[in-house]
Amino acid sequence: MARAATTSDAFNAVAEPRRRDILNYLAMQERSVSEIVDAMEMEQPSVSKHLKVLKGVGLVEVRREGRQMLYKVNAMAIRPLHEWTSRFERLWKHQLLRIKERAEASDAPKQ
Amino acid sequence: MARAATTSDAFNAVAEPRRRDILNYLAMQERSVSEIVDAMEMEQPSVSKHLKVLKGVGLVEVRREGRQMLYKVNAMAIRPLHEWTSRFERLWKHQLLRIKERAEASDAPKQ
DNA sequence: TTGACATATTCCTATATAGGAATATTTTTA
DNA sequence: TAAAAATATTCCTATATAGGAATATGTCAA
Repeated sequence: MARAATTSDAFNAVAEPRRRDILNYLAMQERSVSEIVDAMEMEQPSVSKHLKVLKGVGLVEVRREGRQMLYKVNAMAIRPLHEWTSRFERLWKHQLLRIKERAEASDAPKQ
Repeated sequence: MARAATTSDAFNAVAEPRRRDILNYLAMQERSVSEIVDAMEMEQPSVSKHLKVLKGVGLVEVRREGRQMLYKVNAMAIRPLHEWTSRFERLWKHQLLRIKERAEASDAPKQ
């Protein structure tokens, strides 16, 4: 079996760095395809293909305005990702605390 | 060009659902491979291969104990994912607020 | 040393890309 | 109606899986 499709869920869709770049850019505001093309410095067909994947998993929404297609982020679709990572927050905070404790112990060694 | 390697970063590594399952399981405590095999109901070679990918991106750490290999989560490696998703938190909260407002408006329509 | 136990690796294959190039589609304007 | 502008789609190809099957490696116990 091959890898799961990029369109199977948000996790697979955002695995591609260029798609995260696009989402980051769209986080600021709604944008047309050509604005994305200019900002990302990617080929237009490539942008369109990435947008199709993002749309396939609901990460972006589109509306037409004249001959332009305006894309915007659907942040709700990122929530499952955020929530999954949050399950580990307690763990890394604990880890950070231990690192800090060790640092303090070596900064002020017992006299 | 093909898709980026699963070992290229944490984003690609956790795109695979079985690997998220394994991380979820390891979040509770350190486990041996056979414990993971039993809990996940996967073939042992499959588990070993997934663990190799997770280790490759630093999402898990291993130590040997006799003939067992004990794996545990390295939560710090999940942080970048959490932080990336957090960039969109403001957006979905805003979205939720608007949904709530609309619901209230239709619950109590103007008389 | 031999066998059992635990884990890792190799080989095989169907599948799904991502990018480049070329082209199609849709909409507006002259 | 034709040309231009904006975007989407198709075709092509190298590449990297994920799982199944078989096997290799490493470690302990008798």
